[in-house]
Amino acid sequence: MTGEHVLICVAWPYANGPLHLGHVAGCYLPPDIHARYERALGNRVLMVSGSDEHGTPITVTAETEGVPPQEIVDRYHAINTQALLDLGCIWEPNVDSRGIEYGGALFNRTSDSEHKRYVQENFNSLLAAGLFEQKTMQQYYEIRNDGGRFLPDRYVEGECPNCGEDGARGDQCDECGTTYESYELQNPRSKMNPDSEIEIRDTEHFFYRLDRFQEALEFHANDRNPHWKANVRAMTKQWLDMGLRPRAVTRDLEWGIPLPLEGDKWKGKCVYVWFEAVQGYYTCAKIWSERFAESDDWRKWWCVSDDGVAPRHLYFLGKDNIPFHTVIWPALIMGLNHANNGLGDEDPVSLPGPGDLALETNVPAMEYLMLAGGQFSKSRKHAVWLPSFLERFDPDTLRYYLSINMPENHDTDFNWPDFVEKINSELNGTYGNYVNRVMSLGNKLGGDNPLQIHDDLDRCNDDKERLEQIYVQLTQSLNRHRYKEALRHVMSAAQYGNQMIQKAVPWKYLSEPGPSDTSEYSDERRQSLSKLSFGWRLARFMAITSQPFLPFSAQRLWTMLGQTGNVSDASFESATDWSTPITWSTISEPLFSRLDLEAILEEEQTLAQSEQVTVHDDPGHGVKGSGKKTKTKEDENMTEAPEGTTFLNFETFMSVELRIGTITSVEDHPNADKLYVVHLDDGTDEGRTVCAGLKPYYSVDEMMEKQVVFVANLEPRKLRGVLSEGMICAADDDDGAVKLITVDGSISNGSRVR
RNA sequence: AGCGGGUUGGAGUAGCCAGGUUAUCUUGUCGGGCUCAUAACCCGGAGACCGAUCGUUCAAAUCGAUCACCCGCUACCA
Repeated sequence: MTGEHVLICVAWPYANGPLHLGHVAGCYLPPDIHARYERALGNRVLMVSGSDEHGTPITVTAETEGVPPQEIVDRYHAINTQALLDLGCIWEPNVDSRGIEYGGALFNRTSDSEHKRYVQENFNSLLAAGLFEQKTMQQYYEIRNDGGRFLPDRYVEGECPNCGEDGARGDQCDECGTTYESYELQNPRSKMNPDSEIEIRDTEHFFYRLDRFQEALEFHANDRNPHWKANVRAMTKQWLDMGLRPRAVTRDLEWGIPLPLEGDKWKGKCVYVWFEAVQGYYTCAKIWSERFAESDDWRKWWCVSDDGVAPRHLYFLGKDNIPFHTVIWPALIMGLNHANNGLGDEDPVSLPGPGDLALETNVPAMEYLMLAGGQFSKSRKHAVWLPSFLERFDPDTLRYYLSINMPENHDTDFNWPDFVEKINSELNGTYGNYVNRVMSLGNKLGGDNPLQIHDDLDRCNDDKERLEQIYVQLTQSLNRHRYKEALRHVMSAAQYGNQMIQKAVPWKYLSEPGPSDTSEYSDERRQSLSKLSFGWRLARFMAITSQPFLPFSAQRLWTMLGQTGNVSDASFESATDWSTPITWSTISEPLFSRLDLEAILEEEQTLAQSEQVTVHDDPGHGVKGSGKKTKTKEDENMTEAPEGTTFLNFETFMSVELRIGTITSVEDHPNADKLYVVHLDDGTDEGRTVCAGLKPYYSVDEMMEKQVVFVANLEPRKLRGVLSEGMICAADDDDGAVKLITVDGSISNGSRVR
């Protein structure tokens, strides 16, 4: 188990916003823990990732801010790189301290010119191997003075050919759910620039022949099934059962990697982001080799050896990314092998053999970390961003809490009271306090190395055995990617230490100086102090085994124990090396400090308020997903109108027709979770129907018969299939409370409000 | 409504794929102890009809079916 090549692949964060705690728990902390663990085992670890810097959402952000896309990605690449380093992730140094043959790490970026070059190379070889098919598609094109551009389906809206609803998207109507070809859309327009002229043009695109890999992938999935977690098994199975179809690898885009093809018809086309970013695992390893090692060294981490041994590949990512890594990426890898082996269109594809690029060993995907009570994006004030967290707290407190609360099997919550409680009672009470006990008891004995003379391992066989047992359990858990459980095992050592000290009552013997020759001590005293000495060994065990989880405090402890160098360079096995001579240092300080919940909550409140003002346009809200990127951000950016506080003139205000109505019936919306369908008596014979999103705040009974204020001249709009002819007014506050506006006394329905 | 995940002592969780002693651990709570240590630590107790129902089985938290509720995504909001 020593000297193995292990490639740790970390999902590429999208450089469109800062990382939040959800990202950290989902896909940035686990790989760091694992990489540190593999290193400590003596394995050769190469860790690769970087910023995903292409794609439409970034251009949208750039457009909104009026800056070039490069400026956006430069900004967030810098912020996120720094935040990950501050968290203690071993992205630096790039070369392993044990030597280049042990690997290292590179946090690269997809705008790297070498990355581009490799992607283009791969594109060409896959093309040559007949793994692409070419299709002509119809796509909307926005005609502009500066040249114009193709519009993705999401950026086109018009009237639905089926229900006539305005606001339907290019390929699907949200109201009636129909999908159609984009040319069927009526009165299409660009969502970004509604006034510009748009037309349908033919556009040529390449598709990757995923379908050709169906069989190989099924075989691969069966092979990996026993190792995969349930969520990975389920998601992969679902994809394979649906049947794989060719998938587009090119798009009409400006910001990305251009197609490496000659000819006008390929101008303005880029490689699809998914196709390109996912190759980062491979290009990053190559680039690392070129910059820091021999140019062929990457093969040790990527290629199956001549005798058929594959390097271990571990991919860390959020659950939304699973199929990309168990289906699509393996298909690309096999495609590259196919091409590199000079095979073509006619030849069957196959699983990797000697010399080929290897497929993944495991994909320990995490579920999501949620923010307490944070359901809606407007509760953005609840979001916890990594950079701002690290400004205020010891990174190890975060690492501890996220590890012990890791969303391994299902979504988990981040909340401040729980965070404070875990840090205070577990990290401080059990671990910190244990260390502090040993250190201060030792110091009270006095001398340069007070515990060394009491070292008597023959009296501590049970204790040795217990720690050895914990060590076995710990490594088993880590090997199975059960980080939560693993950290519990580490903590159980501290707990055992507290019990051992408690039982040995060494404080009884502090005040008796006794003879200088320990052999003349009473047996009780020798027994007691030998346990205290073993307490030092247990603390050293803690330093080594907690290092992957809590690197900063492990190092502090290591130094306090009088050990030299870096604890991260100590081998994991040496945690139970009882022959190590006991050392001591003059430094002794608490490992962690207690947190004050009240103060934190107050600070959060202040921070949240200021944040709401300054980053109102930030799209990366919420602490939800760990890898969910394009979709939500795209939407937020698209829909968020620029905010400004200009004064409303009187006429404009009067154009809003507010009227009084009585609620006559309330029903659940047949097709929406949060909507009621409300009938109002608005003074007319037939009344009117309004959809209201009040389900979370009001029961049917509470709403019935209330006289409320509603907007009468709002453009009628279908909400999930039901026509809503107005809007019921309600007030909401920062705490998320929502209350209907009612009338003081009674007045006839239909009365104007002004 | 579509897709995915969940429901286990007050809270958070393990166990479920490969059914089988007293259902795990952390925290909280109650009682006791200790005083070296950060209102800390140690010992002991109480506390769970494992979401509901039906089925398979000698045996179900675990397998199958149905239902309910919760969460996320899609979507939606005042």
